[in-house]
Amino acid sequence: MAAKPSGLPVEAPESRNRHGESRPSHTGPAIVARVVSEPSEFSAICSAAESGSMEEALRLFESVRNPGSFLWNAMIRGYAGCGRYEDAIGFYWKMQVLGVRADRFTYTFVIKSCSASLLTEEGLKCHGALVKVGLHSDVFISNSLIVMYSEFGEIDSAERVFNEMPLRDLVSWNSMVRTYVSSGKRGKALSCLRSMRNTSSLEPDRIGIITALKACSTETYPKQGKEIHCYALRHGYGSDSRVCTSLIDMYCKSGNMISAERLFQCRFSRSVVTWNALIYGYTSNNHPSESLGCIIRMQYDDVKPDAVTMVSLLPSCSQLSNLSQGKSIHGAALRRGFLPHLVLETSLVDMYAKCGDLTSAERVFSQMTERNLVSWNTMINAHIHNDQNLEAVELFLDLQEKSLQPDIYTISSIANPCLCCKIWYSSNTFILNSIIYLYAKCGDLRTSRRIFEGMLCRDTVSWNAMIMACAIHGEGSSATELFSRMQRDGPQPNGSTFVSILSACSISGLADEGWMYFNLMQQKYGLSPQIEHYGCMVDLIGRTGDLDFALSFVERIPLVPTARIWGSLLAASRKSKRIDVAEAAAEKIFPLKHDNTGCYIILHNLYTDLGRWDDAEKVRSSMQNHGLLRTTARSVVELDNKAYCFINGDKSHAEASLTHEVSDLLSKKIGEAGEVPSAAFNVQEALAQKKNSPCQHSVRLAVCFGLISSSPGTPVLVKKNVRICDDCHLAIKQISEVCRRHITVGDSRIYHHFKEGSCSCGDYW
DNA sequence: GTAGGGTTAG
Repeated sequence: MAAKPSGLPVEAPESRNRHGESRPSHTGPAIVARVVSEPSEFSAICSAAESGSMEEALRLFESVRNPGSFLWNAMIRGYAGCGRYEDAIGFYWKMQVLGVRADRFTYTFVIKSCSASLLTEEGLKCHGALVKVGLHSDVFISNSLIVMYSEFGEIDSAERVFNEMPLRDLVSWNSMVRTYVSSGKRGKALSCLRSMRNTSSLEPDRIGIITALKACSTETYPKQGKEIHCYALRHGYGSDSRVCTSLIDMYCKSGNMISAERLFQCRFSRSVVTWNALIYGYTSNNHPSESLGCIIRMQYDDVKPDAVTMVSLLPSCSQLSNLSQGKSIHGAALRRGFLPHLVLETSLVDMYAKCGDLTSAERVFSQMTERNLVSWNTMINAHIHNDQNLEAVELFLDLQEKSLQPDIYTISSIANPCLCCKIWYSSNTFILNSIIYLYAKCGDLRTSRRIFEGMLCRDTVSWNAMIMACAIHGEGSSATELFSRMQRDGPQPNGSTFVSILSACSISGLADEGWMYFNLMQQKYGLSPQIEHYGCMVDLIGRTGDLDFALSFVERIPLVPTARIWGSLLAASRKSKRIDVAEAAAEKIFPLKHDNTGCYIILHNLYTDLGRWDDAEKVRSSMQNHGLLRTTARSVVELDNKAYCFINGDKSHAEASLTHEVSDLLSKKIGEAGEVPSAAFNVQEALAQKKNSPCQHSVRLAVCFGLISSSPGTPVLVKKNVRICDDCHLAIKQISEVCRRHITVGDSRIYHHFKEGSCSCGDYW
């Protein structure tokens, strides 16, 4: 228990009332003091808090001498209940300071406040406190934690809580399924549901059904959706309004409007939400007339539309270019008092813009009392839709001044190549420069080049960006050609230009050229090399394999070497298997403030390569002791504007078994050594080994999925968050040959272009 | 007195 600040009442040896409240013992003068929480006072505080009259509740609460956990909880719950989450958390802290013991109820209210207000740090602190007091395995608390981590987007943490629960109930499973759905892992959600039915005696209840339906509300799982429908009927939920609404929504989102409409006609009580689900279904499946037809149908059903109805109807007006219908919905929304309403106003902006009435769109936008990123993006798009590209860019620049961070939607509309074509005749060099690099970073060097070549006015940054773009794609010679062009008819190179060109030389292994530029920058341009330039040189020398020279070069750098410098040396020593240099470099890196995960991994792998298992194990445990987790490797392949993300051994995708089969098949075809002879002691270990076998690596799965999901001969682009391993690099080279495909893999540093059995990086990365 | 649930915008 925390020490009590002085001056606060100290509890006397206690007796407990029926609420578990402590009372001072009634001896001596204490008898005249207020007795703690009389039942009437008690219920007054509770009902004030419950109804959200927090000022009243607080006034009553403060008059109580020794409020116990129950009353504190009532206050916290009250604040959380009316959305005053920070006050709720503040109350919890106050409770801690005063030494009042927080119990399981306190924590559920506090966790809910943290998740609702996305106060991640508070949430983590709270979880820490729970572990300390040993309440973390309480089923209610664990369930709240799962939801909290889900809200934070920390799926791994939610999973960890779930896996560590000694006992799970329906709520736990539903929460986990929901977590997977909201993070886009529908396959995992469904397999979670299956394992609930296989490993426990639990059966989904109505909430479970609704949650499960969310998992198959997409075109990918029509069969599972129908199965849940049958299950719901068998278990007597056929006339449950909410279950039916979810079913209708599921059919709509699976694109099956016939089943949705058939179910809609069944006997159950249709609420406005049911109508909205159907209306939105028609809208999103491109049946605008049916959608708008519901306005009349609803009247016969005696259901009044609400703001969501309007939001669901408006896209149909745009689809039909029916401005007057849109205007009449706007009028109805005003008459019914639905405005202001963030989502509805955003939909109105979109509708007006798509119906060609940009003036009305701008009027609605300018009158909005609240705007978020979606509304800004809608307005930016509104201009683009109406061929006002410069206005869109201006709005984009306005957005930069707000505290809102542009997201992929913002960038994709503003970086539209068509927009680029139009604006590069004006003087938006600033924007085009970032777009050049953006495209290259996304793997599309061709578009970067097109934009660069189309620019009328190129400044130093444009050249630097284009040279760096070539560098990360391993096009060293294009980079040096650009540099010559720049010297001939471009602006004067600066320090950053040399970072770009030196990177290009080191990535493409142009050692002599690299040294030439390193001298040139000093002798011709009078630039003294900065730490970044030295970093490029260490990479360049490291690549030649002369580690002794690299080490002496680092030691002679006239500036303080950073973790990046030592990191380059460490990476280079792995390639040459120079453990002495690696150890020396690691020794320098670890004391520096730096994310050392990668360094541990390199050192660990180097020891493994050399068969020094004990040392490898020491590195692994030291990494663990520093609380560092190996970054989960993820690879993403984009198909038809949709990103498919894989982790090692990933089986959560729709085409998982086919992908794995193709990966195994290709592995055999290229003559890859089979699985490591199994030294596994049990099934789990054997499975873990299989998962770690290179042909199950995330990048391999993403490449195979890309190959089977696209037409023969077309290129495949995969991006991954960590560097590609030797095995996969070799394998993908060969796969590019046997499949006759150009395969591009962008890792955390550079792009590898695999073509006809070789890679643009020259096998050094 | 605690945890999970139906529709909506770019």
